[in-house]
Amino acid sequence: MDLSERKLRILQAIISDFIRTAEPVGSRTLSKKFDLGISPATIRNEMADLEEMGFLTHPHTSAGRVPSERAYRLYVDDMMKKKELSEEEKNAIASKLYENVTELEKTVQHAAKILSEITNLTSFALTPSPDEDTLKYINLLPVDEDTVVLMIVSHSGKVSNTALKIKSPYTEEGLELLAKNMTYNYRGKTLSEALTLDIIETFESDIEAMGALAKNVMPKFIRTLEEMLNVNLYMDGLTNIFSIPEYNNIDKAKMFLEMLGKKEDFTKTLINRDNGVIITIGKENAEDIMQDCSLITATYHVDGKLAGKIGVIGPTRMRYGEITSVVEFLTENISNTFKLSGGGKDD
Amino acid sequence: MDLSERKLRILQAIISDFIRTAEPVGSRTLSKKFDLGISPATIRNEMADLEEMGFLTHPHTSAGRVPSERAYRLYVDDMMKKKELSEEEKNAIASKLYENVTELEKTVQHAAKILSEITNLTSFALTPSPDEDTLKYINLLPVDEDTVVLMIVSHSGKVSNTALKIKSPYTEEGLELLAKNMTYNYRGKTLSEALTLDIIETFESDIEAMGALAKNVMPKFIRTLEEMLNVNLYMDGLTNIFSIPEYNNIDKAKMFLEMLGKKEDFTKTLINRDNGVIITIGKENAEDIMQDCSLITATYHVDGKLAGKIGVIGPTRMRYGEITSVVEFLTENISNTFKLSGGGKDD
DNA sequence: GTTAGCACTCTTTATAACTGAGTGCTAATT
DNA sequence: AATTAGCACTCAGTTATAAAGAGTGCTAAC
Repeated sequence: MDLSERKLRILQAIISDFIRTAEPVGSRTLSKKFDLGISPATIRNEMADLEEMGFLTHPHTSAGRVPSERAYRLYVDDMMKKKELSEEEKNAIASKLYENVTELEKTVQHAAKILSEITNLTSFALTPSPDEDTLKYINLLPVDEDTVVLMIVSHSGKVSNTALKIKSPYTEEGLELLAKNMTYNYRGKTLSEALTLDIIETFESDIEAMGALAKNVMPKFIRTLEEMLNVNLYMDGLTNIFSIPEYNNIDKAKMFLEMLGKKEDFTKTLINRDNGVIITIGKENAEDIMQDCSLITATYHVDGKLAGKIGVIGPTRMRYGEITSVVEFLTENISNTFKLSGGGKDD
Repeated sequence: MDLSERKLRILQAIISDFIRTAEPVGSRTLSKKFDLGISPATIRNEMADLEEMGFLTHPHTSAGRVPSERAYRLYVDDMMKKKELSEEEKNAIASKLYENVTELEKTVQHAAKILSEITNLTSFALTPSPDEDTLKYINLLPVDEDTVVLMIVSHSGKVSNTALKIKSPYTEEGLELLAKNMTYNYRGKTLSEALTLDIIETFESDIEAMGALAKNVMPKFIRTLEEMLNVNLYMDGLTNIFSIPEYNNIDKAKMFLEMLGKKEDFTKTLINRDNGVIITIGKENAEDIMQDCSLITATYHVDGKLAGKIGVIGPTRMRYGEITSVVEFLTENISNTFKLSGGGKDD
């Protein structure tokens, strides 16, 4: 059987009605709401065909039709119009995005907030994965007799530092030497490369005093690198699910929130997704726990390289077209803003 | 009417049964479960008295009795035993607390996690309020031709830094001079004092070049101070409420989670509470939205001064005794660990 | 090929009857 | 005078039954 023009029109009507109302749509309703020029009886026949072809399902005999995941996939791939945002909408979003905010971390967090407000879904944002970020500069600064500050600067402009206690007395020259040595050894290495690079013998064989100092510094250095490698996950609009019919019972809501409560797992899921605007529907999601959710994610870039993600998660019934546009616009906007080396809108 | 010994015993029995089961407790049940040596009829009479005195309520005529908030207050003040933790329990908690963790921030976060696991409630932890933290050391370090790093160290050991772009070319001497000058001016000031201190004319009148540099640095310096002044709120066990009978309907759960979603408001509430172990029951909470919750918070200290809080929030029916002990133990433990100047267990 | 008509299905809503836990009162007991 | 047994009464919650409503699928007419 073929998907005739008319079948497509009917399917589209069903999908868009169902997305709006969350109610199974019947032939009568459909013929009233959409001017398809055919009677309910004809629609019923076509619906039966569409069901046979796997695009519709039936909650029970005497209920209307509901789009299947396959229908959503078709809709997303071929049928939905991306609903270009109007200039006003774009301006409103952009100005909201940078309200009081100039740093990447905050901007990204803010983007999640805007996204959940616009979509009425749960949104999330992932800070850039520092995979390609390389070390630029390492310094050790004396503060006290027994405290020094370890400072690490990456090429992307990330700065990180920790105070650390030094057990044995140190000299400023020792510190400086070690810092220079570390910079020399690590500069240009990515953070993860730096982590695997075992460098401590270099110091030992080199100069005695520096070796002792290095033994003090290295564990903290490694821990700081690990911390710099972490990405942050922000979420917003978590309680939005309570107004979504699909989650209007305690158990469903609980499962949903518990899933999102496992931040590490969820982060991993997001990192593993391809770049660009990606939509996964229901069982297309690898994770058992997401089998009746849809995910829309998009990637933004910082400095043209480091990539982070923002997106939304909700029931398979969601306004794919509008959401895709918003997500896309947000990521483009962020990427443009943080295009310049060093991380953004500095003042 | 007086609270006779017997009335107290009955009240206590009702409270502890209700805390366990969340079911209104009837006279028959009570006489069976607790060996009070009196018949259900007598218990009924006493219950009627207790109700008249405001310690019990009645969901409806043919239901058992439920403790009023007044009863919980009495219980918390006079009747509950604090259930000293056993040595094993203490060890288990303490070892969990420091698993992989040596920094305050992480420890505190971890404490919230432990707390929610033990209590099966929603827990939270507030990082120390830096009210009394004073500035110790400010430095400006050259990185690029147009990038320098601003580093701020406080007496409590907090280090914070940001990369900043310098518009006009700078000299290392200028940087050094400015940093020394700033350290001289701000050292010993608390963070909030530093924020109010307008110091920029000093530089202008002083040396021209430094003035220009200062104009570049100061906005970021102020923003960084503001950031250092922020306290972080961590929460855990949010989804625990779904297994609490009091929140087994969507609306209640929604309200609860929305309340906790407003992190700024909640943080403010917590900061405003007195120090030490504080229990507020139902309407004792000033916030409208918490009128049927109880809050238990306790304060920990870092370096004997800076104070943070941890605690739990849940329905007025909670295991006050046990929770109080755990919260108390956790704060004591954290305070002891971070007693030494500079912030903790360094390695 | 399309449509009107109609029997049939199944959920949802409303109504009524039943059950059981628990109270409050009275009268008997200690 | 305090305690207790006994019993009528109350009311939430559950189960059973009926009625309503939305929608389908099929048949026969257009």
